[in-house]
Amino acid sequence: MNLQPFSKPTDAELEILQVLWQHGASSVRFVNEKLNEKREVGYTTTLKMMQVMHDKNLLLRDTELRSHIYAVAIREEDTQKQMLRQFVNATFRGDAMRLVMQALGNHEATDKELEQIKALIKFLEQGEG
Amino acid sequence: MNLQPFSKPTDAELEILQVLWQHGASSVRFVNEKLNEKREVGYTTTLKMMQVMHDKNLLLRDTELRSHIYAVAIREEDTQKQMLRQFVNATFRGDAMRLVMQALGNHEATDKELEQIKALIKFLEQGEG
DNA sequence: TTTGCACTACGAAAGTTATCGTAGATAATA
DNA sequence: TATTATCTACGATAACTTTCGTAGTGCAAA
Repeated sequence: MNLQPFSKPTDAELEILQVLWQHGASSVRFVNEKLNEKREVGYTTTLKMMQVMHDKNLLLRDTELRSHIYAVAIREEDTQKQMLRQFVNATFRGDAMRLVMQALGNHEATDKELEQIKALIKFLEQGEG
Repeated sequence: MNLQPFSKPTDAELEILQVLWQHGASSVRFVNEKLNEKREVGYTTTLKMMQVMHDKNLLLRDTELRSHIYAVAIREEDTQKQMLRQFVNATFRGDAMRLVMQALGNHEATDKELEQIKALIKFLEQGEG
């Protein structure tokens, strides 16, 4: 278990984390190109972001080559787990059933559905975020 | 359907929204007391937050009485729906199955589980956030 | 009526985030 | 070699968020 104090990455940081989780350790240029597939971002913006993330220990970097290579310092699944818990707490008042019902479009779930969904609920509600 | 451009409330705003959704229209004093059950917040801080949220059209207010009464201007379920979609996109790259697997603690789901979970997935993945 | 309390309005400040320009170094190329 | 491109470092800035102090107003109680 990872009991470090977890501070949620910002939205822009999360975009960068996603690229690195998906493609593995990468250069700033590569990350910037990936980001630009979705929206326009200047190169130095991405560079600065990644430097800041390195200062925050969100990213590791290899400075051997002139083009530095960055890697994520935190496991994707751990991060998702923490963020999911915080999200449920903040948005659904910690009530995971509300999330599920919302996701199901507010229709009444059948007994069968409820039974299977319990595993989900149980996990989401054990432990505090 | 609600096609207004949705901008995610901040964490502090969300705390206030939760109080108002849970207890209905309330005075600043009441909201401030509720917030202080969880963490210390000055009265004028809460007041200012709620005034700003009113400016953003997140809150409605009734100024009849000296103590103004605030109510949430947006439906809880609509808001949760939008936030859930954005969350899945940002944190799980839009892949709701990843969210569910993460929630289930990464164990392999049985066929039965998968079947039931499909309803959840389906909803989460239809439409873009 | 005078004192004190509760409430709003407002400004200001500190912190954070996201953005980019510029400078300087290194590498590639003409 | 001289020029151009690529990269890092860094500072500055604008926008936004969160916090709170102070001032002013009205109400209530002594």
